[in-house]
Amino acid sequence: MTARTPADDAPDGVVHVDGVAGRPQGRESGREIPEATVARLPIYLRALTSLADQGTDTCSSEDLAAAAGVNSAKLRKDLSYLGSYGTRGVGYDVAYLRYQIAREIGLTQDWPVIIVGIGNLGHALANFSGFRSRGFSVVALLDADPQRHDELVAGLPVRPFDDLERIVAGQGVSIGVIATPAVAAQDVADKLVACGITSILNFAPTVINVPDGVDVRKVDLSIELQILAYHEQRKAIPATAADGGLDEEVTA
Amino acid sequence: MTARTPADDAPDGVVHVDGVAGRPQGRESGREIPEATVARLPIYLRALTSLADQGTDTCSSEDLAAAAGVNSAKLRKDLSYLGSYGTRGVGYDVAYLRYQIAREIGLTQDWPVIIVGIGNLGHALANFSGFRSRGFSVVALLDADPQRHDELVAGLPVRPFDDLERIVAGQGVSIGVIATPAVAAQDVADKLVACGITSILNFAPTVINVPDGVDVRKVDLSIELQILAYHEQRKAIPATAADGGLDEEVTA
DNA sequence: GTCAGTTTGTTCTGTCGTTCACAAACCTCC
DNA sequence: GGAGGTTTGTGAACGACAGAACAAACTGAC
Repeated sequence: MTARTPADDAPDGVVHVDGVAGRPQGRESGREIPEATVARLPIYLRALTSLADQGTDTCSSEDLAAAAGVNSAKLRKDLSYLGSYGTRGVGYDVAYLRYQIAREIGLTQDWPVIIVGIGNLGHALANFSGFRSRGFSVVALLDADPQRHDELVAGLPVRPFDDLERIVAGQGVSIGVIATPAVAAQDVADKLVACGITSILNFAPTVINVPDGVDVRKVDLSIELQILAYHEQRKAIPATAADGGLDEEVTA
Repeated sequence: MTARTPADDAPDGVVHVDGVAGRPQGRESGREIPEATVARLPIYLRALTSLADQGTDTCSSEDLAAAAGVNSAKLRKDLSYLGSYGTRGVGYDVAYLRYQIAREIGLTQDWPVIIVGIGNLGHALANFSGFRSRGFSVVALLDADPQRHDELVAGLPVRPFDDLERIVAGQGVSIGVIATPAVAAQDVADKLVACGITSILNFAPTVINVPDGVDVRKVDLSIELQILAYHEQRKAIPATAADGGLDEEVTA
């Protein structure tokens, strides 16, 4: 028998892992996880949580791949970058694998997050329950507009942007969310970086420049729509108009 | 002289393009635009708009690449899929290129969009000005909750989800936005598809399955944060802890 | 203990995407 | 009209990723 059985797993994500000899124990330090794989780990994590909620103890790569909406070969390869957490002939233990992925992503600790720009989107983000449930806690809301100060949003007071440095230093924040208008985004990003923030999630529809060592991820609503529009346009054309003749006499 | 000069372009995005012989006129029908390129076209479009607002008539690939935050070689290759819209030794005419990209994406027409699920996020989306300014118009807001019906959000009444078919058929809607809780998303997606929607932008944190011919793009806030957390965790480890020894005695 | 059936982990191969480097094309100046 | 400088468009090398296919490893039956 190995170090784990479905029966002795803690009920809710808290899995005790002891380094018993004979069980492959995670990834060797040399391997780097490809970026494409990193981007899918949260999807697997969610799929595993869903399976666990349904009472599933064990699943095959085929099952999990279906739940995550990917190819099973891809799933197995992705998981292999983390280590050998499955059992051939059996599959994966849901709770165990879930914990391993969570640990790999870094969700075994709590990440304090601040949100800058409490407009429509900032409100929605502050109220978004998916943050806290996944190990992120919004510790402060900042806005440059004095009219918004001290207003309570999702139980937190909106604070002036000048409090940034104190908050970041005091709470050990390393992740910031920008939900300001586009014109303010670069300035906010600069100040976040200056205070020690090293990861930024940018909702403002503009490119922001940051120094090396700072990660930026962009979420852009209208870009996603435009990509859809491109494909939609292609569908609508009945294959005749697309074959030449369209480029002439084009006017706005 | 070619068919265009910076001077005789219409002032604001409306560019008259006539098929004068001697000027390369767009892409041949055979070529397919790579998906990665399609995803960047909206970024170039935004950068061009920004340059135009600053009064710039002409820009080099280097300029535009800097504004869009990409490599200039990549930019040139991307644009080459659309056609030869630049002039060697000179660069690109901002207004002309902007129009060509907009046409390629399909933004010369207006795309009606419906939003399903008018919670916190739905509110923010309905009020998001970036939609209308880029050729998308929100024509209806739907919600299953009767308590929300007829409430005015961004000037539009929230309507019952059962009105879906009538609205889609009546307004010729082909793009739908899902901003419901995760549990409702698949059901909403099925109904959207049944009514003839062929492009879906999904904000619900779950995988949705659709038949072939329907495009889905996913925007997932917590996944983005988790990806940031992964890299953040890697930064924090001072390269010693990462080299083994961490896998034992890990508890939540 | 052996055999059949199942499922993982990994290797291999083709495709897609990025980057470099350079010829072709253009402008300006003389 | 020609020379020199500039910039695009693209061929080619390179790297990352996806998917198929298979050997290795496990379970359970007998």
